[in-house]
Amino acid sequence: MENQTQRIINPYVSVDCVLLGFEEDSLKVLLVRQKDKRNNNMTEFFKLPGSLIYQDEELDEAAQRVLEELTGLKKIKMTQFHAFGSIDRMANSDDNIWLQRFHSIPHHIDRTVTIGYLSLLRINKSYKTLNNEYDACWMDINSIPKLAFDHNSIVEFAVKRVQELVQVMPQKIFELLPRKFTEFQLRTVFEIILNKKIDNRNFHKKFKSMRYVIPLDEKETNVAHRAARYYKFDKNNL
Amino acid sequence: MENQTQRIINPYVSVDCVLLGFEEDSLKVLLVRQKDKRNNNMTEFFKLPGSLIYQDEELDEAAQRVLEELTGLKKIKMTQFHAFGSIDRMANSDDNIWLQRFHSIPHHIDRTVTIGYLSLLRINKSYKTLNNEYDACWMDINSIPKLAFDHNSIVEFAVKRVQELVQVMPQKIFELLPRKFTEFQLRTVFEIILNKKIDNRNFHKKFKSMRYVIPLDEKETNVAHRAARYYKFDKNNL
DNA sequence: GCAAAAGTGTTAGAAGTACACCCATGA
DNA sequence: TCATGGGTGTACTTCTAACACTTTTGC
Repeated sequence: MENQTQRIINPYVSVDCVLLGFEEDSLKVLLVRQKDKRNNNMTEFFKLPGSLIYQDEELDEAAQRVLEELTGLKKIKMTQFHAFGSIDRMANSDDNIWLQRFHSIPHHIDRTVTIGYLSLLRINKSYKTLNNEYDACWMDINSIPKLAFDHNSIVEFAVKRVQELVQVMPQKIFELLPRKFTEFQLRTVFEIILNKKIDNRNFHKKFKSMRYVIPLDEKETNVAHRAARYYKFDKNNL
Repeated sequence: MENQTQRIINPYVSVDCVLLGFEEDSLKVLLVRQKDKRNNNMTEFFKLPGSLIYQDEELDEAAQRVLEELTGLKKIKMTQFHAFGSIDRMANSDDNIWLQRFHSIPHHIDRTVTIGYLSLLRINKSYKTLNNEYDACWMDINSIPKLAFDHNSIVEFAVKRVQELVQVMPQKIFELLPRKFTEFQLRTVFEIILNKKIDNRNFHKKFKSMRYVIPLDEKETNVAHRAARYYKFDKNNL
């Protein structure tokens, strides 16, 4: 990153990454904590991992760079899902002042258009340690605090997009599950995302017909009911 | 528009409008002709209706304004579909020089991120007169010339998006048809957009089951075959 | 009369929906 | 023994796909 000091920031365009994960029967979103010292008061707040782009940088690369800088996560497949450019999205002066300081920009920033990026991913142990090294954490989608800028509505928009996505490309859902998973887990993810109950017998029928779901020999252990079989997702069998 | 001279242009963000219509068995896109005089040579080229945004303007409003300025079309429902921000999308120096002149910007423009807007609409008589008053015209999607900037790939992207859209929301397709249309026309539009033959008897069955398609008493006249009934689309019956 | 599209049914298979009980396990 | 989810089948309905002939009209 030595040569980044020479790169020119584009103060009118940013990227913001919405990473969604699944854990303990609910959807989580990855947020980063930011601290700001002003008038001897330390304030802190949460926001999506995101940042202004450099003028010589592709949008997709910017999303990758920013995510890595703020969370350490590398090579996460994200896709653009919407541009947010409301003229009052920077209206909160605390947000604006923080942004100027963060990027060492000596003037007020009028209005930045941000390109939202989306990814579904499994929350595994390495991701769980994020909050130690990077001050990033997974938060339940139903209990996120007031975020900086318009990030609350960006998250809402992303969740709606995921609902549409899962109807059209149900395979996408496997990105949220651990490498080995039970039929119950898969059904639960569908139920949470589509926000409706799914009949377990009918789901079982569809589940068995998915050729990209491979049964393993392994079963659950230490569960207070009959142990469920584990399955894996085989993307080569789509 | 008197006070627009005071408005501040944001040279980093633009909007481009992809308006798609249907006529003579093919998809058309609305393009505007631009002329540029340089070294006593008049050159002309085509591009999508689009322009840089003002700093105090919502993206959606910018799309509406730009479309009206360049084509006279008002209140067209457009929705954002993708942001295009490749660093070399302004690489063609002719395009860049034209842009600077068009907006009276005294310096080279590095890289503009453009937000693509999409609309499907019927090409009726009023739209056909566009090319007289505004130097805008409908061009067959399969024979568009090299356009300015990356507009050729923006159009391609938009067409792909329409294909997806029609699968999920087939009602959208009625925006392309005239107010009264035949079953044959509707089938043809589906065939063109989905790029496949559709069995007419199976289509007929589905067609009859669409409660939002209302048969009219009127039929075709002067056709060299049995006259087809006209239908109208009733969006209240969705 | 010929070309061109209108208009129309049946059958078979696939997919979706509704619905209820016993089994295995840990606490 | 109780709570929890695992695991399973049938009947009905709906959707999809394949397939061909007669009618109307203008030329």
